[in-house]
Amino acid sequence: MAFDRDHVLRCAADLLSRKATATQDEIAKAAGISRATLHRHFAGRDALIRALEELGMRQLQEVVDQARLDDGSATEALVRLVEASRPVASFLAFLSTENQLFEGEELNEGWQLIDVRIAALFKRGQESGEFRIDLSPVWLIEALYGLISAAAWTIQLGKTAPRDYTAMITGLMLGGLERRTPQP
Amino acid sequence: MAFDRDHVLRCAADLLSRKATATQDEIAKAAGISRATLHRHFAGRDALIRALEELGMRQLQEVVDQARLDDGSATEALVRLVEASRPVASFLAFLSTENQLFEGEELNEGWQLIDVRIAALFKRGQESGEFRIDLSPVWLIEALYGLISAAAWTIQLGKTAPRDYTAMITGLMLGGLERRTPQP
DNA sequence: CTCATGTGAGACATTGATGTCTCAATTCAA
DNA sequence: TTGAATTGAGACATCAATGTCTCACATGAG
Repeated sequence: MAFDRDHVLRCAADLLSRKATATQDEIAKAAGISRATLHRHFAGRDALIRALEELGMRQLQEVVDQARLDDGSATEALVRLVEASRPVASFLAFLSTENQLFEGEELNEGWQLIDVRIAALFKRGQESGEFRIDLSPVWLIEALYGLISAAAWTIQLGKTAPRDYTAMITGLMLGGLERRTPQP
Repeated sequence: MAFDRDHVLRCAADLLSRKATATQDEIAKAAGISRATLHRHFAGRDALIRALEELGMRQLQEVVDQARLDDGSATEALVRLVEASRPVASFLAFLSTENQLFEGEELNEGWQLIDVRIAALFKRGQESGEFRIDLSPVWLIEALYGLISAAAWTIQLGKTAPRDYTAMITGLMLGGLERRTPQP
């Protein structure tokens, strides 16, 4: 059987999203290959994680492309972005915590490119008057990742329904908790 | 030198909040004791983490007490809660991810007691008409933790100023991103 | 002071995961 | 078909962290 790199990475991403401490054995088994083969193609856990990081970046890039952040209102674009992120939410959550553990090493620049695009969306919304201007795009990006991770987590635990994913995040992030009382 | 259990735990919490993968040696050194002594009082990393979990619970309980969730408007109470959480934000973030890694084991019931109190705050706000009712308290709690973790993280990285902590979280969570346009 | 107790330092064993190797079996291309 | 390349399986080594000792030393209560 020919080695399917992409398939292996996706299986690894899937498993690690559910069990971040999975061993190489478990990952290999989940991908349907032997540990030897896994190690031949990804020399060590670090290499595997880095390959997964690239996969995650590619996927998130596709998500951002698919959301067409420049089209329509910034609000609509954000909703599209969140909706498109649903399939990769757990994986993103995994990569986020993994990146935090890397401590010293600087962040892969690929993430920064994506962040710039998302930041541009927030800026666009602020300049068009849709979004408030007293929350910095830097914070909004991190908050978005945080909410995506939190939503992925609650869904994984069965605390909330998967179909509510987008509404949960955008409902809170866009509208906020306070009720909009129509001025009398 | 007499063994100061609380001091050791606080040092461990402080270190692990910054470096989640710190070893027992590093933790002992950070606490100013030997690894032998550390192991005498906390037999293994698991025991230490569990003790830290209890410390975190105690601290969060104090935070909740201090915030007087039943006083005044729910909005004000939430702001007080977030403000009071600032000193323990990084530690909470650490414990959150740690809990996620525990996989199988059920959550310590102490957290549930705290969550019930916070959920009650959200419910109170919803019943009083301050908060929207289409976001479940379960989600709001997780979202709050997620935002606290995200804020702690950005501050730790120097991306945002510590003094903005409360405003960042409450600004987004209460008001939302969309500008409140006064009806013309 | 004296002794019991707890501590620090370090040596050593253990453990779990990972890295490395070999070899038979399989696959694929020529 | 043949042969080169790759895989699976497992044995074995390595490594980092942890667990477990011992013992000299310090501390504090009596």
